[in-house]
Amino acid sequence: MMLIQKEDLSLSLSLNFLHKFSSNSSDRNSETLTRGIDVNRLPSTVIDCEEEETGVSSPNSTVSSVSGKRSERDDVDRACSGGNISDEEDAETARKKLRLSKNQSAILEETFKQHNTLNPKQKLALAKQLGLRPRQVEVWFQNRRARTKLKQTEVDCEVLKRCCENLTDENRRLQKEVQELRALKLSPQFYMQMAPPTTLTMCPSCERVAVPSHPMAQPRTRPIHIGPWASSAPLAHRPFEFDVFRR
DNA sequence: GCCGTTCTTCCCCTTACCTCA
DNA sequence: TTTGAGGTAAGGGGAAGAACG
Repeated sequence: MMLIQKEDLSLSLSLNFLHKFSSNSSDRNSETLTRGIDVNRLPSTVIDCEEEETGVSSPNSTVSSVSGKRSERDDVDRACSGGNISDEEDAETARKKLRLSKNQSAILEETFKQHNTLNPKQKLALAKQLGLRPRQVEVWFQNRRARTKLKQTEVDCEVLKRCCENLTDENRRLQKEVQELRALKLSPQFYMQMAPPTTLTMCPSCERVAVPSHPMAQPRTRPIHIGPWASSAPLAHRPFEFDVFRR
């Protein structure tokens, strides 16, 4: 029984995108020529590898994955990338920086837009199409997620900074107002006519202001401006879009 | 059902290499 | 030509979760 998952469908869409790119492989070839290391060499045994891996029963994978510990997995990865690298070559290229071509990056980006994580099947398919090792695709997605998170943190930082500035301004304004009120020579009669002081409490989760139901409390005609933190109801209880504080 | 082990995947931090001003 | 900064592929450690005996 063949069940086509939604992710697989979207992956196939991106693979169509990939074919569009792959047809124009001049970019890839030129990079291969200009650099000593051919990251983009299509693994000659990639199909065999995939079949072999599919045969390995992995308890966690929905389909299959490169099983074993990292070192073993890397061995399989190496095998997938051609398997004809000699020990000397291997040692030579062990830590050489492998630059992905523009096409490969574009395709990876496109796939990332659709889903920022890949299941093992998608990873294998993408690696095969790009002529990369599955590990490379995995690493690329990991690094891409890290970059996204970093960017989002920077954005959040900016927002917090602006909020802080707004609150500082608001605080300054209120301090000034308090000073002005203190400066007034208020008569006891004036106090009697005033509504009782209202203590505002803010719900920490939804950031809405709760006005206590004091028997003397009168509904205010003037809206209370609370500043940037008093968000509107639809925004209240908004889950974090990024699990920055997951750990 | 509980527990320990194994395996996989993820995140995080870091390193090493590449590119460019 | 050299050099330093920034970008990024990759290594390694640790945690979480699932499967298994």
